[in-house]
Amino acid sequence: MPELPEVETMCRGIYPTVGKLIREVSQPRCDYRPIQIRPPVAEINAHMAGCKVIAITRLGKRVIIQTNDDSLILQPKMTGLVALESPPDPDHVRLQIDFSGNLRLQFWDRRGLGTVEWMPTKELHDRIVEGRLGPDALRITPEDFIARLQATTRPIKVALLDQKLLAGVGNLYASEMLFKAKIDPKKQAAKISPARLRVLHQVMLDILQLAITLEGSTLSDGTYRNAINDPGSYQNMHRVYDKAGEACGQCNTSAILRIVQAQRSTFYCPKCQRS
DNA sequence: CATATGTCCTGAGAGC
DNA sequence: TGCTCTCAGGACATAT
Repeated sequence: MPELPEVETMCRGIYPTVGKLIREVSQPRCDYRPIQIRPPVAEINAHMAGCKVIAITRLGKRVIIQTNDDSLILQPKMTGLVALESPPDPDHVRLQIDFSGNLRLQFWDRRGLGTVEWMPTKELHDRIVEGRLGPDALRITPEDFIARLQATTRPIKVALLDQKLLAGVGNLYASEMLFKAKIDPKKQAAKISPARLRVLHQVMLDILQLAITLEGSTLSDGTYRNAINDPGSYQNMHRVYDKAGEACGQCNTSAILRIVQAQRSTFYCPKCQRS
């Protein structure tokens, strides 16, 4: 499940397209139900073909390919993958972009929940950021992080997944950061002290930055890959995610529990995360 | 406004 | 072995 570290890794993987000309944006033939692409690919191609890529940026969990005037927003969601090399299989390539210099970018997505959206860059803020995305998890100040979490009555784990509150953290890293900060995922965000939220903020930065260094987490389904089609390695650092029933590596006495919050799995150690 | 729930999709794995 | 069923969850639309 691509979250901030995985999407950041995808962005870095396609940096070589910066400075290249877009030759063609196309949609390979695919036997699966098409993903949502707006406007239709032919129209996107008409706007972007011949234009030079000036930047690759990340907005929360989205990859953005920018030319002078245009932004193409790729949203991998659950199983999407953006890369220059061969995807895990050729059957689920949803969008293809050919560049000068023989570079070919492919947006691969097995489940097809991902989306592609084109818009003039000048509309990007109003249509994507405003009202939808909070500050990026790598850029938010501790003060803002604390203030936003203290303003919600939801359980801390659920609040961390709210992209409007904080952009970039998803289900896996939310569980991991709460474990490292020793915070009960069920605790109401507003009831956690500012001092503990400050610790959580630092833990979040540490975890996300290490995960980026290790090129993200590749889970048991093997879907996520880095730019050269190798798995990431942060999954080796997981302490609780998908470890229900295993002994907690910290206290060595309690078993990791799985609970469901807001229809999502949460993993935690009931002994180490009691406050 | 804040929060909660339903929906989309495919493939892996469980159970019989 | 081969079938059916359940589940995974990001983000948006809709409901409370």
